[in-house]
Formats: sequence, C-alpha cells, structure tokens
Amino acid sequence: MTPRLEVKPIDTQSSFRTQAYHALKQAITSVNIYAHPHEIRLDERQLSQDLGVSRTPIREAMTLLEQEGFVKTLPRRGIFVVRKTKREIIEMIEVWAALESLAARLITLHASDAEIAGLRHLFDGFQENGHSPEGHLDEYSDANIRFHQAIIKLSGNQCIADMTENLFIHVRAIRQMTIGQDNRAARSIVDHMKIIEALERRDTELAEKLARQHTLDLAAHVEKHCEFLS
Amino acid sequence: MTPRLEVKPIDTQSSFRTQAYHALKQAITSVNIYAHPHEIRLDERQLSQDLGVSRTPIREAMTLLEQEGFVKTLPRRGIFVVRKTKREIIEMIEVWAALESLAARLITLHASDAEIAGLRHLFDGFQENGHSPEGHLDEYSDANIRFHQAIIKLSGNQCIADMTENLFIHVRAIRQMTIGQDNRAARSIVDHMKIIEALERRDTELAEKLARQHTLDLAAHVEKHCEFLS
DNA sequence: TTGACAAACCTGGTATGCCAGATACAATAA
DNA sequence: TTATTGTATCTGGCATACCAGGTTTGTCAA
Repeated sequence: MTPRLEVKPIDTQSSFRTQAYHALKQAITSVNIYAHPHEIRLDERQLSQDLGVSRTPIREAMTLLEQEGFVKTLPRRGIFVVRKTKREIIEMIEVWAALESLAARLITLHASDAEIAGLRHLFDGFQENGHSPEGHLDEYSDANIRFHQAIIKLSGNQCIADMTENLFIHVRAIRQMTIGQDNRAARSIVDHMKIIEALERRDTELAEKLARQHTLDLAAHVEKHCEFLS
Repeated sequence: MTPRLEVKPIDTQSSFRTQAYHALKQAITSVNIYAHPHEIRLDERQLSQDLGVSRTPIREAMTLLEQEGFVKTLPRRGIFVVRKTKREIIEMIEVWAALESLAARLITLHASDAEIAGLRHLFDGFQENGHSPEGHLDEYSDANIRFHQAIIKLSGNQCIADMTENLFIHVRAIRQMTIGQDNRAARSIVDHMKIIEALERRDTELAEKLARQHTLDLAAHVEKHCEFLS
C-alpha cells in the first residue's frame, strides 16, 4: 500500500452565491429589526464591494432571501429588510405549532427511548427548586431553543426541519422577547416536562396535543401582549 | 371631462425573471416526471433562446426553482429536474396533514357558517347514490383538489397557504395517481363529509383530528402501494 | 423665500463576454 | 483491440457594461 497524503476534498460546492447568501442571511437575522424604528435598506453595489464579489452573486443571494421573506426589492427603489407584522408573526407561530405537533406524533411512533431520554438532559440544572429559570433567563432561553430544535430533529422528518428553519428565526426572536413576561419561563418548563413525559409514555395523541397547545399559547400571548409589532 | 383611452396599467412588476420563473415552473410541474424513466436536463442557453431573453433572468428563475426543490444544478454538469423519493413524498404528505389539520382548527374558530356551507357545494353531484365517484374519477379528482384548497384558504392563515403551495404540486400528483386504487375515491368522499360535519358543528378537536387522519391515511397508502417511487 | 423644473445621479434589471471545470471523442501508443 | 491521453466543446459561475425608471439636488424665476 503506497503512502498517501491526507487531503480533504475541496469545497467545490460553496459558490460565491452560496457564501453571499449565508453571509447576508446571517447579517440580516442577527440584527433585531424590531428594535430599529426606521426601515433598513440594502445596496447591491455596496454589498458587492463589502463582500469583494461582483453584483451577480449578490443578486442571486438576494433572490433567495426575497423568496424566504427576509427582504423585499422594489425596482429602482432599493432592497429593504422586511419587518413582519403581528398578524404574520402569529400565523408563523401557528404553523410552527402544527409542525412541532406533528414532530411530537412522529417521535412517539419512531424515536428510540434513548433519544427521548436525551430531551430531559437539555433541562438538567433547571429542575431543582433552588435554580429557577427566572434567575437565568439567557441560559434557560438557550435550553428552550435547543428543546424545540431537538423535537424537530428527532421526528426524523427532514421536510419539517426544512420548513421550520426560517420560521424558527422569527419564532426564536419572539420567544426571547416574551420569555421574561408573565412568568412564562416557569410555565414553559412545566409544559416541556409534560411533553417529554407524554413522549416517554408513547402517548401519541397527548404528546401531539400538548406540543400544539404549548406553541398556540405563545401565539395567544403574542396576540395579547406584543403591541410593539405593527 | 376630456375623453380618455381605456388603458390598462403596464405590468411593471413582472420582470423577465418573474415571467421566466412562472413559465419554467409551469413547464416543470406539468410533465409527470415520475412517468419518464430518464432524468430531465435543462440548458440555460437553450431556455434563454426559447423564452427570448438572456441567460440572466433564466438563471435567477433557476435559483428560485432550485430553492423550491424542483431542480438541482450541478456546477458545470447541468441543471436537472428533481425526482422526489418515496421517503420525501411521504414526509411532504405528513407535513400537509399537519398544516391542513391546523387549517381545520382555524376554520372552526374563525370561519363563517356561510363559508363552511360552501364546502358542501364542491361535492354537489357526487352524493346521490346513482352518481358514484368511481364512474367519474377525473371530475371527482378535481372536486377533491378544490376541497383541499378551500380548506387551506378558509383558514385565513396566509402562511399556511404559502407553505402548502409547493407541497400541493407534489401531493396533487400523488392523489391523482392513487385515487383510482383501493376504492379510495368512495372512502375519500366519506372522510370529506365527516370533516365538513365537524366543521359545521365547530368541533375543533374532531375537525382537526379528522383532517389530519384523512391525509395521514394517504401517507400510509403511499408507503404501502407506491413502489414505483424510488 | 418659495415653487417649479431640469439636470445629475442612483438603483435594480438585463445582456453579454470570459473563465474554469467537466465531458465526449478522436488520436495514439501498448 | 484496448487503455490512455490530448483536444474540442459544452456548461454553469462570475464580472461588467448599459439601460430605464426613480430620486435627489440645484438652479432660476416669481
């Protein structure tokens, strides 16, 4: 056997378009657009200079971002970051509820006991009485996010994962803004535990229902308390 | 008042890119890709000649179609029409079930009695004993499709409509291929009537459950009987 | 000072040319 | 004949020039 060099295959897949897409999506989703009162405008030529590529890959990335609903281009006016309305946010949360509910159903049918057990570990450290989630909102918020992502992943349905990927960006932002209100963190962890218990018991109908209701509660909360959304 | 010509405003919104996108999507989705055994390859330059525009709007349209999962471009190889696997089809049907189930829930909460009553009229002519759906599969298939579209629309949730738009293209094709099997048409109309009755009674939980189960049944049927899918 | 109006510029849309990788095929050597 | 290699050709990725419509700005008359 001849000695061979260990070479990694060159990443021939990531074109400038793909890189620009990820860079722009990252940039757009990392700013809290609901905190800025004025609308944000993007400039193709400026971005192409900043990223060091021509306008073509920038435009193709913008095409993708527009289809995903993150930006809106007005011909000869400019490209603008989209601010979701309260109605749209609620609709997205409702869809999220339906998809996560389906994920819970699929988990009871197909996931292994070990996988389900792994969900509990996400909340290790938040269950003792002396360590209430209110005191560590950021940490709990992260665990919260990981829980919902894990549910989607364990479902084994890639289509759910794909469809929730962009919803998640918006729902996550809303969750983070509302987690501190109305004792939601403590109530949230109770809901999560009940969902996990239903999954462990393979109670398909209950798990499905609890997962749906948990997220529909968020929708109702946003309806009542998020007047800062237009 | 001076006489004026009746002129329609020029459709300044539909760019070549948008027109190319719709033309290509129409062309791709109208061919039954599962009937052709060989993979279908698209050529940017050929298409730009056929549509009479340059490659740029073609490329941007392709970018959109690729993100929607209808085509896949391999650099310096070509652009290929995507053939969904059986696994992917089932996943899409499951997602459809979750979204239509949510739509049924929302209808019981927000739709008017008149809107719900309109669902029955879609099946006028298929309910008499002498006019069984089996004898008119094409007509029934159309009514079937309109029923599911109406459910989505009546939900009032635009996000559901957007997310099911592309799923529908695939699910529709599968429904049409399976409607003639296994007495599915007759059983389907029974399911639909039960769903309508639950909606009329504003039975949220039942309508939600029936709508979900009706489509999950399709998923189970595909799992068992659609071996022609890869 | 203020209003209208025109010129300069800015912006996204489109066409086009070039590039490098991939392929097909012919030429060549074993 | 068969394996190999070189070359012509084809393909999508990218850069760039130009266009038309919109905006801004500045000038000038009232």
